[in-house]
Amino acid sequence: MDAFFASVELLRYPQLKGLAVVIGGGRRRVDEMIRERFEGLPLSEIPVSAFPLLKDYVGRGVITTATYAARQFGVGSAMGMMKAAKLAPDAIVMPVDFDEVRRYSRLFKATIAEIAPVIQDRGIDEVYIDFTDVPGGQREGGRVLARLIQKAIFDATKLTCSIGVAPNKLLAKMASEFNKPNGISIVYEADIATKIWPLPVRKINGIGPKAEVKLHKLHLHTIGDIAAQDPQWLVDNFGKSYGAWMHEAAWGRDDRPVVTESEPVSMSRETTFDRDLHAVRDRAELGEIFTDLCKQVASDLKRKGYVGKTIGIKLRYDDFKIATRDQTIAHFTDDAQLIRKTAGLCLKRVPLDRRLRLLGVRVGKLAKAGSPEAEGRPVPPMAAEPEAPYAGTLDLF
DNA sequence: TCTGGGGTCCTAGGACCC
DNA sequence: TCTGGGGTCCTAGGACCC
Repeated sequence: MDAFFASVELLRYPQLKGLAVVIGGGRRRVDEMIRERFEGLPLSEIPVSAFPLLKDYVGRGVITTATYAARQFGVGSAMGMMKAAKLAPDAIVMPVDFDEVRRYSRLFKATIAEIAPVIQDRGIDEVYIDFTDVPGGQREGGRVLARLIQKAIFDATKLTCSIGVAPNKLLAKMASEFNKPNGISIVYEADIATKIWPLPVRKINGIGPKAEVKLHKLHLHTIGDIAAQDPQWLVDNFGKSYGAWMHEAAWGRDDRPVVTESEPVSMSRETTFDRDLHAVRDRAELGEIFTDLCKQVASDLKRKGYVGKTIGIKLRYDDFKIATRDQTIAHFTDDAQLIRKTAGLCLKRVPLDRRLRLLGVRVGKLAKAGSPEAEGRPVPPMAAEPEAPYAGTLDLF
């Protein structure tokens, strides 16, 4: 979805269309304050001048999404608000409305599912879709179906998206970035040398900031530079698994299937404090936050019907270093008090000499509540997968 | 006045078991 | 005065993604 969080806000506040708007940051519901001030007036008639500006922002947040107009100023996702305020002081800033964003997320995914049911979730604003068995999915290399999906999403949500179509997920993801916003891009295997190899290494989904730095030090800047390397050399420099993967990725090879269903591995809650807290001096405040986080995780587990066996904590110190501790308990739980108690033991094992910036609570090793595994009963062996023919699924590859 | 929150996956060492 | 070869689970850290 194009600038998803921002686009969702613009639906409510169309008067902001075309303006530099950034979404993200603190807990202050700035827009609620505006709504109170203009009570009775439709949201769409609230004057633009009433919206809060980045230069007045106070807090430790980062930008989740910036409108394309805001991006002209050089601000974008993951940038700290304070830094963004220097680049675009007059941009309008709004907090994320998660309920609203989730609502539109469900809506656009349901819309796709009606047309192409084989979908893999990729977070709130992104999916992989398998075109293989969709009627007409191969026409014009997928462009016809992509257009249909784009139109259906727009009709249902008034939001735009960008679609990339390719022989596999890796290339499709890259293709989806070629024509933003509201674009479609088709990448064939034969296009790899011309369309993929000139791109910077960072464009590969899986090469992040660290790998990029290391590649640059080795004088590799484009995906083509990686493709030109001997696979063994990549393995020697990046390890057996990552090096081999990098070589495959540079050649546009990827055989991961579109996975339609998956079970969660962990659930967590974390919070960054308004100011750094000291374990001793701010003990009471910290304790309250800690208990709240445990309650929230417990309620998330219950609401979604999961129990977990490994309880953990995460700290971020004022120097931004992270420490984690976890402990596996005897039985699965979704109980806030047991989570609190176990997480408390974890907290005792971690250095608390520096001020803390963030505290988090995590429950891992999840099982469905009420399942044999969760009840501690022996788990029946998995039935053997029926041997399914690949009928037609290979013609993409 | 730098730098959110919720995830997944991988690695690597040690304990422990057969 | 030497001492395997699997395997699983637990824990901590780190890279990466949306």
